[in-house]
Amino acid sequence: MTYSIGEFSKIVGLSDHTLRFYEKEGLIKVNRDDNNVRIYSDENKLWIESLLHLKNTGMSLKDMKQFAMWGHVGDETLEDRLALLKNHRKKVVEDFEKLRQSLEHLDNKINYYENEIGDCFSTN
Amino acid sequence: MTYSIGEFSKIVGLSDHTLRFYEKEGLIKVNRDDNNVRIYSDENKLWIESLLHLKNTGMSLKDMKQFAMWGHVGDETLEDRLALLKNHRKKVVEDFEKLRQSLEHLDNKINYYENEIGDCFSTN
DNA sequence: CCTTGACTTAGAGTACACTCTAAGTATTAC
DNA sequence: GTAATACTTAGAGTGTACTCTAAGTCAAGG
Repeated sequence: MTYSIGEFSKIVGLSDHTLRFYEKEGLIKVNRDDNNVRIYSDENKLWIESLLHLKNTGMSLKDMKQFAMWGHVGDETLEDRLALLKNHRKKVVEDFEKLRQSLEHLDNKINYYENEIGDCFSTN
Repeated sequence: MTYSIGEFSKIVGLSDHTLRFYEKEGLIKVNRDDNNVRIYSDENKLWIESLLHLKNTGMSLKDMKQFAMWGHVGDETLEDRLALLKNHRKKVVEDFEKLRQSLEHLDNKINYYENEIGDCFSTN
């Protein structure tokens, strides 16, 4: 399957502005037809989804750009890419644990508030 | 225990600029001594830590401000505060699950790369 | 007495990641 | 033949959350 930028933007949930912006930044390579119109492929879809996972884990555009650049070069950058991913993973695992703790704190807070309000009503 | 802004900034890991900024924004209330110098208490410490948990879970300054404002008002805002927290919790749980999935994706990617590189060496 | 650390207002600057506009051209679908 | 959708460059604007500077004052400790 192939998609126009309009279709593709709906599928991946990024605006056409953002898709062009990402392309300009070197995050995606997109084919064109005879009229210079972008043709997005399923491969592009997988790649964008991958990028969005990296973005979701807090990777900066700068690092995603580096990763994409290396990807475009070829196999001699495999180790660089792996190093980047492993390094990134460390941070993500830390962030994940921090988020887990903060969620726990939030739950405790909610519990506390529910008791407060319960008490408040019981004293009426 | 009480702390000067210099001591406190080291303890909570926020710059004095940021502490004054948060105060100006209404996120913290801080006592002053006779010379108008800020005196941070352990209560302030607990409050800041609480705020940082909210921040950590992606709450905006705007919402933290609202929460703090309600906190300063008194018991009649308990339900508003609880509603805000519960509403926020929903988002956090979603974010947490998304992060978990993205971390899983990252792990798969790393595995893939490690196999690629393994293959690459084994063909030498 | 002078360094250190605190205080004030008000506003400027930074970084990130978009997000949009202008102003023009080109192609396809009804 | 016109509406919709696409294309270009180049730059301006937005929102968030800081982060810092200027320019001055003030008080305590060695």
